[in-house]
Amino acid sequence: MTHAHDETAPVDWAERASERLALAGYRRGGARHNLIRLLAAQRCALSAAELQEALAHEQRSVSRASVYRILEELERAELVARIEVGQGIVRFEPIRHGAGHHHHLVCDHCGRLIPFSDEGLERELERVSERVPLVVAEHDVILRGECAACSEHA
Amino acid sequence: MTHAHDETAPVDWAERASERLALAGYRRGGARHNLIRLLAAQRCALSAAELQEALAHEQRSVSRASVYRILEELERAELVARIEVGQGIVRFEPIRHGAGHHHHLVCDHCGRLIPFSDEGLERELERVSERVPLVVAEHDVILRGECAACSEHA
DNA sequence: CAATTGATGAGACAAGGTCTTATATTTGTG
DNA sequence: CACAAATATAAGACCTTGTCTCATCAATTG
Repeated sequence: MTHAHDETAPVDWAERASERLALAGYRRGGARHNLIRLLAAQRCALSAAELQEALAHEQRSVSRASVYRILEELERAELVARIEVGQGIVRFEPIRHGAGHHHHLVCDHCGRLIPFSDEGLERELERVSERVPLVVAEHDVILRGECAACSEHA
Repeated sequence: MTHAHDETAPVDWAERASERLALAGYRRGGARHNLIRLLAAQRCALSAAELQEALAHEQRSVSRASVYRILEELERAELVARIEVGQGIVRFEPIRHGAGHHHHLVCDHCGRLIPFSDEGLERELERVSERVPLVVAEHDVILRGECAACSEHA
């Protein structure tokens, strides 16, 4: 089944993330708490700059260094995924199990990022991953083109 | 069939690129000529900085602005693909038809980029592309993990 | 609650990428 | 073939993203 997915975000990602970081020996600082809270509320990927801005905007400023450091910790703990797409911008998003796993459509015209998922594609990726000279840990699929809104305006 | 591919690069990509740009109304400047010539000789993606450096090294310097401008022209003409992979590095490579089409393996450890191709995966991507709310022009698949060399050293 | 150790913020720094402008080249025309 | 018009290019200022260091601050532990 292929579809733009729109399940509501599981609420417990934040808990899972905090717990796993704590187990890994990290302390529960304010910056970490705020950033995890913000990430948990997102449906799709945000850039580091957008994250910092959003935090500042809600009176919970976190320094740039902390944003990057915490994102790196989360990435290493496989709690967030790094997505690189269009214009060299790097974005980050929470990794959720099963239902939340998705890939991205990118509109070359307006830059919009749209999540989608497809089971057949996943199976194919797993198959390919085992026939390749690399121990595969992650995969990314990006489809680029023109989104519905932009096609209409044309 | 899945394999690290190593066909020799078709020689005529440079001609095709020059022609198509000329038809699009661009003049034939030296910078453009040199950059196209260099790209045509590549098997896999290079970053803008690597391209500029390579040109300088062979006494055919092209300014940074020109490198980016020309890459943008080539990208719009669908003659080069932009590949974003690890650490926010953007790389560019010529788009060739059929045999040359490939995707990328990235070693998270040493950053090495390895091309691969797989027919089944292509078919699957085509299928998915038609079931998605976007008119798909291109696709990218990136598999990340640890390459053979890095696994050994571990 | 004091000491220790890790977390954070501030800002210097580096690299990648964009933009402007003066100069050099290409191309069309007489 | 020379000239004019228009585009291409180089150089470098500038901005944005991401990294690093260090002084300060807060969470833990006994």
